[in-house]
Amino acid sequence: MDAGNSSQNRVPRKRRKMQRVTMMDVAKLAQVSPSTVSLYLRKPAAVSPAAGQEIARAVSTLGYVPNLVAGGLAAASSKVVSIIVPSIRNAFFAETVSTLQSELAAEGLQVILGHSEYGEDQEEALVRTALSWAPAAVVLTGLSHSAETCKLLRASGVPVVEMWEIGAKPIDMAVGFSHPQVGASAARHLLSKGRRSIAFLGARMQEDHRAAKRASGFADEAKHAAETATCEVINHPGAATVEAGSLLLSRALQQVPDLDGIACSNDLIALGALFECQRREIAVPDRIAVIGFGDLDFSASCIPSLTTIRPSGDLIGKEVARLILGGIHSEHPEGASRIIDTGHVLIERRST
Amino acid sequence: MDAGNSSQNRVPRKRRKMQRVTMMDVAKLAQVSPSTVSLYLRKPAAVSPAAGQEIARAVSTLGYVPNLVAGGLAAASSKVVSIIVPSIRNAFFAETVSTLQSELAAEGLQVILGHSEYGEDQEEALVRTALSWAPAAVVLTGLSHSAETCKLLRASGVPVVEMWEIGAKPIDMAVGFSHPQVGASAARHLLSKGRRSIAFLGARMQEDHRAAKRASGFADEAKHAAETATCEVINHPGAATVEAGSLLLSRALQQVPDLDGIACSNDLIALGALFECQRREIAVPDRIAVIGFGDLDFSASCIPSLTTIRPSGDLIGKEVARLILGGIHSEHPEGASRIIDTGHVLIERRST
DNA sequence: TAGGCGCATAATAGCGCTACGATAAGTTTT
DNA sequence: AAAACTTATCGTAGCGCTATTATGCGCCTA
Repeated sequence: MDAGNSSQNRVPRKRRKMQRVTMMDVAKLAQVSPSTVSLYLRKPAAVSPAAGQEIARAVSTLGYVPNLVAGGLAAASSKVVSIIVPSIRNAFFAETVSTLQSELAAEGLQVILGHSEYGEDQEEALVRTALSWAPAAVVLTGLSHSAETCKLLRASGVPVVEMWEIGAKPIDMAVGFSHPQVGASAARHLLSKGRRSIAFLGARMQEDHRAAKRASGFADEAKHAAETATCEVINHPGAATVEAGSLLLSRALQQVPDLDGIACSNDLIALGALFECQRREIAVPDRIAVIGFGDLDFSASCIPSLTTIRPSGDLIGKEVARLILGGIHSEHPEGASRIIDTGHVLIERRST
Repeated sequence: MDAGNSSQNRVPRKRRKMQRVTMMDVAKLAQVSPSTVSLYLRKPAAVSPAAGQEIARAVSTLGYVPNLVAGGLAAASSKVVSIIVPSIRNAFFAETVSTLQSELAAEGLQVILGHSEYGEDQEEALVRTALSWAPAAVVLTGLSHSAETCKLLRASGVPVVEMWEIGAKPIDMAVGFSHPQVGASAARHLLSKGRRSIAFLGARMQEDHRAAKRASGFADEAKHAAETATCEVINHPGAATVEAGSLLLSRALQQVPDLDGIACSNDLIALGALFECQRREIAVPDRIAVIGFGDLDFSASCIPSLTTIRPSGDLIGKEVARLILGGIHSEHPEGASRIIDTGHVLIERRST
């Protein structure tokens, strides 16, 4: 029946209709072509004021929201920056991510977040999905990654920033500071206060390479600077918490008989140690001096106020943003340095 | 010259060539059509084992990374969940975001993060860009949003979850607890300890509506439960920090002569108050009882250990994830409740 | 007044993938 | 054995936008 129809006259495919307002709708209402709308949205100065006004009106009348997914596909690079940190619960990274997010949002970039939980395999999986978004940049924490992760990133051609650590060769760019130097600063400070039986209290150092580097910098400096000094490094396998700090102090008192100074890999640990000293009625700093790392919220207000090393998480965030935005705006950021040392600052308070 | 050529023989457009491996490359190598590859990647069971194996081999040989941007465009919904919190520096939200991110990542969803800094206009801007990604869901904090924000979200048809608060009508779904009830619990607890001159110490309550609700719940309960009690609410305009806690306690001591109990809108404030008491040699809980909110890292270990109300940030994260995933997997989640009360738990420790 | 140059705007071809229908086999029913 | 199903695979039209080239128009120069 009705031969010649079945093959010629195919039903036009029906596709799930997005009810969304598209750029075409805006163009129609503003009486211009879609290209002009697109151009206006990206570079308003390039279209005539009259047309621009018309388009702006249409956009607001229709409540047009541009589809960044389509834009990203067409432009072959999406306005997304993927950030991978070990844990967002960690105040250090929360600070950096917060700053970075604000800086990038101001330039119209979105932040996609992932946590590796200090696992290289998890990080690799995150990098893989991150690259699926054709991101404008990828931000990683630290310089230690699986070989595959490095290969993937290099092959992708996407700008990569490694943050919170410098010292080894980065994949592409790096912003941070030297962790061994932080450890060394802490050791020097304790030694300068006349302490000779010192210990480094760290948590999760089997996975947290940066904390481990602070510990070894501390131990090396103690060994070299003062031959008479004894130095122990004590690790808590769990997360860096206040409770871990209390536990670690107890362990340190057992292991180091005349303990008179401790450096902690994190201010939370230092706070725990401070509490434990209070419980045991050990005078700080008279009998034991305590130095932390992080300069967290409570560090200036606790009793005694905590001497600590501030790593400037927000400065790191700002510099990472600058590097990313610089790389996007100009094609040749070769002139600028691609490794930025944000340094560290020792803040002396009452606990030493 | 050479008429008929200039118009006919146009040079084919050259487009910035993505060097990336595409699905087509995989299909070619595996000797199947792109559709089959796509099908295999989404539902491996729907493809014959033989073809599947061939495709898997091709994927790994070529190091194929699927382009989620293209996928999102074609499928009209991207595998992205947009989360908007007031601040990721806040440990409460960090906890929720962390849990949520893990749960969603397990289902192949990415998290896009934004912070509103407690500003409704900023939140609106974030929602607008969030919707540009055609996200699988949008997660907001609290129930207070600008009218435009609600309109945008309703119009978009995207599932919306509001978290960390219930009590009013949500846009779509909500997971959280009642803040006035938290305040009331705190008041009841202090009253049960025989305290009659009590105060609520909060920070940034002009913007943080949830903290303000805890305060008013506290004041209402105090008024109703004990006529003899006096109750003050004291606000610090800045952020909720340990230092603010010390300041607030000082103010409370001035304003309330016989102060014998305080509730704090945040454990950081409570810790600051505890430190201030220690500095002034005020016995806690003997002279002043202290109850906090949040059950943060240090709350169990500080001196005295802090009585507090735990809001279960990770439970909220889990439930939000469940709601989102449920909504994606089944079309009709009508049966299930769309408002989940995660409740709160009062943890009594030494400070009361 | 013809030729050339700029500028604003338009037309068009994909970006890489998914969804939809079509098709080609193989299997059961009548 | 033909019809009616299954099941696995394929072909292709977009998804909404951007990049690139093409076009039209006004203006200056000679």
